[in-house]
Amino acid sequence: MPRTLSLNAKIQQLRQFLRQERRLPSYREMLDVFDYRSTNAVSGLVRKLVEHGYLLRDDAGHLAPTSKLSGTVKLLGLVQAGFPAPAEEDEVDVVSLDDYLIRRPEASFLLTVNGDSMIDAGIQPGDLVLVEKGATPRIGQIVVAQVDGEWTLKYYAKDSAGVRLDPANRNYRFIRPRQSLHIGGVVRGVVRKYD
Amino acid sequence: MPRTLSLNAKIQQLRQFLRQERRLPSYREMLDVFDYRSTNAVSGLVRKLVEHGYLLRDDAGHLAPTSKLSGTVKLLGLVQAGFPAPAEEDEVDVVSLDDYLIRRPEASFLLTVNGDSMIDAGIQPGDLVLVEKGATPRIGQIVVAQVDGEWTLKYYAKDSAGVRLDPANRNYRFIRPRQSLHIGGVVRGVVRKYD
DNA sequence: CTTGATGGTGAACGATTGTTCAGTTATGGG
DNA sequence: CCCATAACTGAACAATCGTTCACCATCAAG
Repeated sequence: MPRTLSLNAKIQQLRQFLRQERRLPSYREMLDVFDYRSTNAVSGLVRKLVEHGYLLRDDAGHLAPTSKLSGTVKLLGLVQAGFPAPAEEDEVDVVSLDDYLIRRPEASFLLTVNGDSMIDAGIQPGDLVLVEKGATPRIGQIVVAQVDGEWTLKYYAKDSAGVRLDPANRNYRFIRPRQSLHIGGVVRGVVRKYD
Repeated sequence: MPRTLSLNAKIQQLRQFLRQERRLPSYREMLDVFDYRSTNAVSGLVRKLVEHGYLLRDDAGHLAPTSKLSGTVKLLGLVQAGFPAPAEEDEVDVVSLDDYLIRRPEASFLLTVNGDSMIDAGIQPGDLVLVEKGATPRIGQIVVAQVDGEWTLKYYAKDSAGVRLDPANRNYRFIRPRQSLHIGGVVRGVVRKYD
């Protein structure tokens, strides 16, 4: 059989360009990226990348990177399973944290947690909560709510007396809205960064 | 003075195209996006977008979106401060979770937490830990380590007897490596998603 | 109301784009 | 070793790219 090319090396090179330039290279720029000398070679490679789902071609023929290409983190299994062998590292899924966490970008906000009232829910001071503004909360979900003029982070609950906002900390008591209750949004995720 | 255009509306339209097509539109495609009829109008708008930091122009003149444009979440302040008024909503920072959390994409992995041994550190079963593989741990940091053949998530500590791996749960005891200790990576962040 | 600057139209330009074709090179299976 | 075939070279192509020009429209300040 004829000579075969290793896609993985090419994909790595393309990823690097994508990260640095934040765009896809043109075919002539790919000459440098892939160390080719003919744009026809690029054309063939691009066709393969489309076949393998790294690039997407729209109706007009324009190319765009898929999340498989532009993803920034390799998604593995359980901590117990550890890391894959270098040989298998090319086959793991690559995801984007944005795509993973955010469903409605236009309604999504990040807020910094300041109290410890949700500590038993694993939400610590300094954490960022990803909030979907305007969403309708279900019971048991965590909401950002304005109660009697003050914004807080609490579990959304209901009982015979109506809506109740529960903290996740035994040292705090639940809140019962007196005058007003305004649900700002529903917490869809939590992000913590260590420095 | 002459008539003024509202950049914010244009930026929204551009963001929508960017999310759907995963690439920047060409000038003629921008005619539709911005409802223009001359590519000269597009040219002027692009120049403004570059000036305001939404687009980046490299040495060769190629355009690329900045994180200010391609960011997916609006970064606000403390939970206490609540949400901005709709009028001020255009002025908040827009960030990408990938850019925020990930420094070295090529060495970054996501692992699913399965035990509750780090629960007091706010890391629950089902959470994803963002691990930077191969990084050297400092004392007090959380690491993914292989101790005597088994992979675990623990605090990295040292005492007079050498390296010690501490859980964040009173029901568990610290681990002292007997035969082998292999630090897989350092935990740089935690991501939790609610369904 | 006039004026000046900004936003926009319409059309033309050379440059760059991706495609295509004929031909060459390299390599793994028989 | 040889051969079939995928990978690649080099060059030409029309199509599309972003830039630029002259000119018109609009609107706020004086």
